[in-house]
Amino acid sequence: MKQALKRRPGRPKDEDLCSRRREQILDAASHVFAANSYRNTDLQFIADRLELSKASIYRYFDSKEKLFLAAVDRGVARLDEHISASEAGETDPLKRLTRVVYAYLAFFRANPHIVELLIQERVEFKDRKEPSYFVHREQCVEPWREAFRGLIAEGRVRRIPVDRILGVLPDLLYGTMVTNHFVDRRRPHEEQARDIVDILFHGILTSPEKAQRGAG
Amino acid sequence: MKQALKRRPGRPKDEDLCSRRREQILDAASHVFAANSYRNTDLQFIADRLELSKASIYRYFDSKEKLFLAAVDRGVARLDEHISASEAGETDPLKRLTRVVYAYLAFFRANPHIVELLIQERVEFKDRKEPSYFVHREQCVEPWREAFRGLIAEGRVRRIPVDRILGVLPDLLYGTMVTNHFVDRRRPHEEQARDIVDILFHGILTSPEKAQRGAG
Amino acid sequence: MKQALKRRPGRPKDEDLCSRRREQILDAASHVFAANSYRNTDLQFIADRLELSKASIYRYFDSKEKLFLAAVDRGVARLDEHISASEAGETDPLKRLTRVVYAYLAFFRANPHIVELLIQERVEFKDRKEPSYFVHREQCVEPWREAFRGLIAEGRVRRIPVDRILGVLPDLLYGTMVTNHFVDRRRPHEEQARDIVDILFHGILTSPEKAQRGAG
Amino acid sequence: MKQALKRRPGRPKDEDLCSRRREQILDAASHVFAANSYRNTDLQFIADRLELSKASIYRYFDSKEKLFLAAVDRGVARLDEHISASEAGETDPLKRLTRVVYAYLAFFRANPHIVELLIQERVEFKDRKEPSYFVHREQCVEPWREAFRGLIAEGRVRRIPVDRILGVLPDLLYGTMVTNHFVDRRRPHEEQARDIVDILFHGILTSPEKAQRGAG
DNA sequence: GATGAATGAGGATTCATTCAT
DNA sequence: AATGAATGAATCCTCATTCAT
Repeated sequence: MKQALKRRPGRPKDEDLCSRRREQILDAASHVFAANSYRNTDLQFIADRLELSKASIYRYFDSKEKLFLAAVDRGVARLDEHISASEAGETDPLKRLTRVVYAYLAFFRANPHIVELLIQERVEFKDRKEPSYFVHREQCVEPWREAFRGLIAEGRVRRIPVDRILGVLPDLLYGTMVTNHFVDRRRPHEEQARDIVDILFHGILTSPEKAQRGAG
Repeated sequence: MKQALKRRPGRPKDEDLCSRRREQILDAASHVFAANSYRNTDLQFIADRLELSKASIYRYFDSKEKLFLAAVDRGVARLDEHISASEAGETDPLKRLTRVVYAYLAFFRANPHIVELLIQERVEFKDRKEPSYFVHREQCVEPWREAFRGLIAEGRVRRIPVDRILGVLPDLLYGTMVTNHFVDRRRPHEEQARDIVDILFHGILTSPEKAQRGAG
Repeated sequence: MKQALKRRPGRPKDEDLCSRRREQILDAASHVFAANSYRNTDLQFIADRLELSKASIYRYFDSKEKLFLAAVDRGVARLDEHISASEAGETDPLKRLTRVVYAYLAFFRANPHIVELLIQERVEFKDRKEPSYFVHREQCVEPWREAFRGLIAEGRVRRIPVDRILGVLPDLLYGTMVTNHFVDRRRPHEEQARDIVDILFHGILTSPEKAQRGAG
Repeated sequence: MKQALKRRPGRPKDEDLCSRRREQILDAASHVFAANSYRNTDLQFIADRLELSKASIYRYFDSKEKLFLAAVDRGVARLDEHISASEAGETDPLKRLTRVVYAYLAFFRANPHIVELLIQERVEFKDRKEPSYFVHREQCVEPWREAFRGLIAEGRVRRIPVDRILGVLPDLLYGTMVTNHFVDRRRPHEEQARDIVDILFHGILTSPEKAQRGAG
């Protein structure tokens, strides 16, 4: 007589299995898409890797396109988690910034296939969809606007337009990340991060040169 | 000595026509590949654009792949010419650097399809070929090594490893160029270039902050 | 002797529920097959309409084919019942004939999906099965043979071969029914039936014309 | 210098081959579609029959659907030619009518695959297209309206609404034709045509019966 | 030199059917 | 008894490439 007895007839839907499968498929798909590119990937490759049938993949994703875009979105979400985690507990903005730079480079060194997905999304779905990475990036950058205003007010950062910094830094990170992926750099990303922060913070010129330029 | 004297009987092979055709095809191909991506481009699209038959394209290029890679190479060559031209006549290295930054951004603003080709090359031909852009970049960067050493010796640039600068700057440019292409930025590239040079030269911190960090 | 006494222990197989389910499934299937055609019908469509699972359908019907053919057979059976009911109580053969014509057209006007099923059966199962409709038709026509012989003997119907009448009339009805279904006729079927009976009974020629033809 | 010399470069388009191929393909397609039904026909079957590749079929027809519909349209066109030819030279409307009935039945006896195509068109493309046969039929029937009015005026045909005749006769022909195809009738179509014309012209009742009914 | 014709090798997607729960 | 999960077998259509004219 208990409610539990009234459960619908038949095999109950295994929500857990369902979402585990989705994750498994996304995992496999991420790597296979990254390795072969979207268009060169036969869903059969992914199925083989999972020891599953192609048709089964279609139970979980409506189409190859949807599967790919889901893989991209998951990649971006993971990046987001990783970055957020890196900032946790650090209140000084400049230190937080340093941490983010480290975390960003570390993430993509550890997940090179996600770099591929981000790029492929743009190549294949130019017109159909806003590129996930750049949508995410906009959101990420926003809070820093206020942070930099504070730093300028405190006299810690030069009195330059915040947009200048926020125009340059993300591009620098993105370029570094992509280049890391495209050419085989042996440089540890910790040192890379240090270099970036050094130049971002101090610039490359000496004080006398700056003085002269300021005068000139 | 003149070529004309050596002319063989019969209709001479019209080398000129031949290479003009190649150029036309490369032009069309560049735009079509850029618009649709390599894999989504039917050679027929290119043929249509040229009012030529698909088979004719095969007279000038052995395969779709060769055609694409030739288009990429031509893009890189044009970039090279453009950058070189921008440096001409300027002897001061820092001013030359500034000019290069401008020229680089200007070139890709004017030739967005070439950005696409560079990226697609990496996506499609990951394993088959060194990416042209990065090969070219290595060559481009090399002369700057000496230039920066000189600037440091002159006390105009801070005493930091030259590789740090040459690791950061090209990535910054590349990231900026790609981002420009991926998101629709309205910012004129002249201002962008100015921002980049400003931060590269001066960094973002104030002198007091730097002093304190140096001390800390 | 009563069944009840023979009841075996345990939950008795609910024959009734079982056949009710079959009916429900046949109902849904008839409409869905009719709307989409056999081959374009995914069993899932039928399952959805019944809020049932596809696998459940397989508990009641061995295969898609069996299900379809059962739907057709049921349609023909219904037609049969309808026609038989219409004849009940009428002893004059010509009046009975008139009633049958009315009933036939009325039935298919009311059950257009059954028209579809009859046609689809022929399209899909040409070689595997005698078309149910025509099997049924043969049986239906049989008793009329005797009836027409009687009418001729009585001098009410012209002295022409009975097969001539029984070759023409069913084709006329069938053609009318199918055409009704294929083109959107607004004509009420009662009027249609009257027209058919009029021409069947009287022909279209005038007496003088007939006389002349008979002479000629 | 002649115009002829200015012909475009390359292999000239062989219009003749092109339309011959189309005809060949339509021929094969008509029979294969008729035998297997649209949905059960793999274009490969048609290709095999032609010793041609599937891809080649796509050079001549955009899609399976277009190919099928072209086959149907050609079938209707052939019917039209056949009927028109049968009428030629006969001025007496009743004799012309008789000829048409013969020609109609003869055509479909000789071209049973076209019957299949007409039916399949309706089954598969219910909602996408007016059924070619019925469109054609409307056009065919039109001129007879005037002819029957004339016959009535001359006192050769009974004074009944022309629409009654034109509602009944085409349905009778259609039903006969389809039934011929569905059940295997051995009856020669010439006799069938005679039966139809006999009943159409004279009806089945005797004069006394008619008289009584008129009185009743 | 250039073109029309032809095709083989895929690759995305669908669906009837089976089976474990 | 009923359902969710899984899949093998199809089948449409595409396109780089070749070849005859």
